[in-house]
Amino acid sequence: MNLISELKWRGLIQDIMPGTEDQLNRELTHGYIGFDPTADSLHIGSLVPIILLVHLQKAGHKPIALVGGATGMVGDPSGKSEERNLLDEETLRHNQEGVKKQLMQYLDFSPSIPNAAEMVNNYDWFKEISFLHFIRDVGKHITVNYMMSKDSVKKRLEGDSGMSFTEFTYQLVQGYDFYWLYKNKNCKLQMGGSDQWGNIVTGTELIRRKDGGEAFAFTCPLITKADGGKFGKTEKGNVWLDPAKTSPYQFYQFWLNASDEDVKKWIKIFTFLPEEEINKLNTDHDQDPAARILQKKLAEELTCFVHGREEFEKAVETTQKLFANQNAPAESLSVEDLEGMEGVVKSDFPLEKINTGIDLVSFLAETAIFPSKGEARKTVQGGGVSINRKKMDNPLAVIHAENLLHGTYILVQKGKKNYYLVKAV
RNA sequence: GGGCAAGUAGCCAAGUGGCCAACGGCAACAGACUGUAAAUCUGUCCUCUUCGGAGUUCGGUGGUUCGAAUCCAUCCUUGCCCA
Repeated sequence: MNLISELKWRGLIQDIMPGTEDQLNRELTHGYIGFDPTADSLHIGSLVPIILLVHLQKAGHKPIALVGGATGMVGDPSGKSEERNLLDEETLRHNQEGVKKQLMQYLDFSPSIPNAAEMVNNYDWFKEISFLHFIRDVGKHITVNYMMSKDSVKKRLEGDSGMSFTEFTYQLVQGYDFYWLYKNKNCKLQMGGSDQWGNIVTGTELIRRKDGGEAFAFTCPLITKADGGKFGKTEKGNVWLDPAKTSPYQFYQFWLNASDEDVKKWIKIFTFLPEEEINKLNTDHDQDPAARILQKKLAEELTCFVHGREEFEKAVETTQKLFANQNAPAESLSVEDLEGMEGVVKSDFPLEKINTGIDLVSFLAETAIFPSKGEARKTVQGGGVSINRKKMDNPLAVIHAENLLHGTYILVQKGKKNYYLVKAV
């Protein structure tokens, strides 16, 4: 199966420029995707572009990952209803490094292979270009009329928050990236999310007008959730690829919690499993949805892809301890179980306060499990707090030495999935 | 430079002198139900609280008034129209 039909089957193609498939069949093609350094780590939204690059490389083509050191300074208006705040240069540099490091791990950069991946930073060529040079050399080829017809621009012009010249220029800056890569790296293909289509087309247009060259592109659909919520968010915020920001356990949990509807789409998009295997998993899943076969497989594949098999196994172990026998009394957990659990926020608390006895609400606030007493009280009253797996609905309850597991630990649950281990010292 | 309109909690959006911490919707968090799902129903949702209350909000600043998100002045920001 060729690359395009493979990606089509997986639901990874939204728009595609005519001739792209022929180009890919014809020769080893260089293709790029840009990553914005808006944070010092990528999050799972960037996983799809990464996966596109991996597919590209697997199909024998050469992937180029572009870190947007320059474009990040401008701010992409696509999909944004309001003007963005600019990041300062120091933050940008820091972010670029973080993003770069992460991208390294997914692609094969070994110079021995003909289609070795490459990493570029558009700041490297933009820093040399002066404003005058840019408007003469690039701006002259694209009319304002053309730029204004872009959806991202039109929406902002119709809206009531306006748009700065800076953001308006963004598409030219990104378009020039493509041109530069075309000229200097023989790059004929750009990929990206469907919100990038407008920017990408400006690039191919620039290549055509400036150089008479031909370049290609396709985009993938933006990932959505069936319930209309934002993809990639949890109670705790974004799901990051950096294990320091989102632990492998939390990462695993995110995918495990996918709804049935979503998981069927996601397993095709996010894993590299062959069609037959996915079909088989689908059939098995439908026979016993409660077993969540698809969710488990999806979570496994992705946790291994991002964090490695070892971390995946640890995440599963933790999951089993926390969820497999929910009803088992907390007393049955060993010291090692408690200490070894990973998805758990650990904190210390003075032992003498527990010995003298402390009311539940103060305890929850002082351990920083809740930000304030008021909030702790409200959640307790709503039945959202368990101590050692026993539901506490009386805010006046007192925590004392008898609540300590192994004389040292207290296991606190906020809701069903948030665990805290308090160690008395 | 001139004219008109707008700026309310994370977002959208009511309110147009006291009954306003501010209707409603979305998002979010928790509970019930479940499969650690979806859908549904319920509670919470500015901050703190000894749960009785207390404190800080409605673009900024000053004013009128016993009392303002609501009236006045001025400034800032944005949009539309004219030059």
